[in-house]
Amino acid sequence: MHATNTDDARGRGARVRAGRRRITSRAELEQVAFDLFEQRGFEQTTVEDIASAAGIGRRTFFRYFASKNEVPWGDFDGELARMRRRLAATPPQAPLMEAIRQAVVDFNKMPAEQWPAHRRRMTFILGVPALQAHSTLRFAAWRAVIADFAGQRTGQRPDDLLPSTIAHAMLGVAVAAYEQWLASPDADLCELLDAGVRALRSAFASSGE
Amino acid sequence: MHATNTDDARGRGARVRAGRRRITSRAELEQVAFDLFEQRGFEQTTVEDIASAAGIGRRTFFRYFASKNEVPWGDFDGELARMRRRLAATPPQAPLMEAIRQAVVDFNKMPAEQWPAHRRRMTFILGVPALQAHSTLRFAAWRAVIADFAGQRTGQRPDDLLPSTIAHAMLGVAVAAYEQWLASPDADLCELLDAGVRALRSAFASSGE
DNA sequence: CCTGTTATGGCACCGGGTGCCAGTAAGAGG
DNA sequence: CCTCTTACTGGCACCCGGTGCCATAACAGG
Repeated sequence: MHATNTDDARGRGARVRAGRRRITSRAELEQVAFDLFEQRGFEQTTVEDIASAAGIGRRTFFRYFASKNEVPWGDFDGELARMRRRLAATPPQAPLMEAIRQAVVDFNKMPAEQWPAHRRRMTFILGVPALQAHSTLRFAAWRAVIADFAGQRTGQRPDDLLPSTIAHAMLGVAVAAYEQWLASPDADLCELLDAGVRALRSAFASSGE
Repeated sequence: MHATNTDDARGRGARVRAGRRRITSRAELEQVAFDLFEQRGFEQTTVEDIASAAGIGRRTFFRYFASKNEVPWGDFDGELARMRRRLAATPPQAPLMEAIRQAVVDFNKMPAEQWPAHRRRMTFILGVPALQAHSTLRFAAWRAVIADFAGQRTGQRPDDLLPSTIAHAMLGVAVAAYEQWLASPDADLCELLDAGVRALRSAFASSGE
């Protein structure tokens, strides 16, 4: 199971460059790490454990992941780029919060065979304290995507009160829906996301203008 | 500047107990630490630096704070208890989101002379990446206070979708308001909190339904 | 002064993370 | 085929946060 010079382990569609090939890949290390995390728990698994289980040196692990906390995040940046494109493609006449709701729900749609893997990933991210803490740093980029969109729509800067508040609040709604999803084995993620947004909206609606 | 056996450094109104007196206090260590954080930055300040600046051993530092990340949190648990009481005292006829908004705004009211200290504290918590990450773990308790209240009001369990979503979203709104406050030297925190909630409500209101 | 109690802080140790650097596996070009 | 360049590997030493252990110091009460 080695990465070759032609696949994306060498960089996005880049030409075959000179130099030694990478000995493994993020995906492969993720698999090894996840297995160990499930057996012994995240805290009980050392980077040394992961490295030697993957047949690499501890030092090399840190060339694939900036930290142990980064392991479960896959290609999150790529996903965010996808969400950004999805938002950019919304019809301009749609109300702001409607547009965001649909984009967030849409963004979390995926083929059914990916559900278990995604569930495992998110169980770690939202369940393990250290990872939960770290997620805040990653989610800042998620919020930035929403805030940028809300800023454009309202003609404000992304870090103004309204865009920033919408972004923070929507992240909260999304995380709440995810927690609900992880807690119930056969729930539908997208329905929960949708229900969450609608629930919050109606909670506000019945709070007297 | 020694704690005596009679003040709360020995425990909440407990009798004067036997045993050696504590050599310092959380508040005192916080001051020392804050000064160093501001001079060199949080990451550049080691626990050893704080300890020796305070004239105690490194080991002793960890008897006052479970971790370096805990330093800026003061008596957060006590504050949460206050917020819980504040919520419990809300008239039952007030709409749910209204009650929460008022409680959150109210909860953040404080005498003007405390503003600079509070600002400094929050600048660390929301500005330093490591502390920002750690805050998620602390804020879980904040969310629990809101979720418990929302659960009681709606007759649901606190970890059901609606209460949990409201709690997550309100935390988001509060953090956004805090960030705004920290960014502008002479803004009013409570007004920003209030404005944030109202902004989100009207964003939802103009999204059809 | 003795006893039980509580706080201190040194020591050794663990684990995440980093700078450094010598080695090693590749492609490119003579 | 040999060499040059490129880039990945991984060992080593080190830093720092955090913990278990334990001897010792300071206190209250008898």
